[in-house]
Amino acid sequence: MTPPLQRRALLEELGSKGIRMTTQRRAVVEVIQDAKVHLDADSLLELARKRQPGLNRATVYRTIELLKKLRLVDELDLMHLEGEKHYYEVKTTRDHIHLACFRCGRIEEFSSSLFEQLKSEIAMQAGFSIRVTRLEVGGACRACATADAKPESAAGSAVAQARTQ
Amino acid sequence: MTPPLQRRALLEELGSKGIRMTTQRRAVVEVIQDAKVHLDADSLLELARKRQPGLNRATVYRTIELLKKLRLVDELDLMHLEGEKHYYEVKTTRDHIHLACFRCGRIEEFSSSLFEQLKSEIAMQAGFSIRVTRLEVGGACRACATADAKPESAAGSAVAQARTQ
DNA sequence: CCCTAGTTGCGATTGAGTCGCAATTAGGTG
DNA sequence: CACCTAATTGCGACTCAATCGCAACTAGGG
Repeated sequence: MTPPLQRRALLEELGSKGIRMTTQRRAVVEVIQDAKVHLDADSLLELARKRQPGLNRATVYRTIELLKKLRLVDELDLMHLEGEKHYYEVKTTRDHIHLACFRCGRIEEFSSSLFEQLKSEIAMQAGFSIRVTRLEVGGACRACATADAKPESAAGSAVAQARTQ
Repeated sequence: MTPPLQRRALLEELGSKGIRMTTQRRAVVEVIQDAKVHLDADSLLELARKRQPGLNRATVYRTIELLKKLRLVDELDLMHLEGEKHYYEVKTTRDHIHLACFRCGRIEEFSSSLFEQLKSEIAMQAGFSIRVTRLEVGGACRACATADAKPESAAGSAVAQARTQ
């Protein structure tokens, strides 16, 4: 169903860098490559085990480590919406921002030339050689912000409002 | 030595919000307020114990939680330069970006009107109601980038270069 | 001064991630 | 194409940040 045209991008990237390809790595890499949502290490393990039963958790972490070092994947926190775990996604040509809704938990992606400009400015003005950036925004998505604006009931004190982060 | 003019800002903020003030909270809050570097929970505990011996770790975490919810402090990862712990800083009027050098470990702060524009753009275009933002950048600071550029020795393979992050 | 809802200390617990080491294997070499 | 070895894996114990339930304590309004 999915055109396997770009499907092997990560795999080929690893091959061209002379990385030794094991069946375990192939499983993990293919799962990340094909993922349609942001995966944490445990989901990654679970999915990769469908291809490689017996695959060990440590191997997943070691593969993630490798991919991070080669700058083929980015690590995300997603505003710690559910615990302290990390999420991973294949690095694309253009960085994007993750908008995490504290109310419904949805993750939205956003990219902007202003972000690119900002990165240039940082590089120029601070003389900083950028390797990775992580911009995460927490708040209320359009739907939830609208929903929250309506009910003027229970306006509450500052303390009462101080729920999610 | 330090002018105690703004020193009690956090404390007053808490008072005006009707937050019950305990000696433990006062200790934690004063330490965060006076901090000159980014503190993690353990350093915070250690420093606060100088004012309140016997202060418990759980209390520190609970106070941090409270301050985060009231949006008086921001939580940082500082690109996980040393482990997975979090760092805390008093929220200022203007958000700033943290630049973490993978080579020397220094943390630089950077603020820019482009960042403010970018936030507006996110709010407008995505209809997202922003509560917190966290922009962290990892790479090499000016000094380290310069130092790395010099030695053309050991250029190495992509694998060899894939050290930090 | 008293009362009680809110807060603290404690110690056990969770859960993500790491480590050392013996067994296994990818993939270059003769 | 069998062999060799450095790289990789599985395993299980371990680390370390952070959380939890509960009994004891206390800030601060009445």
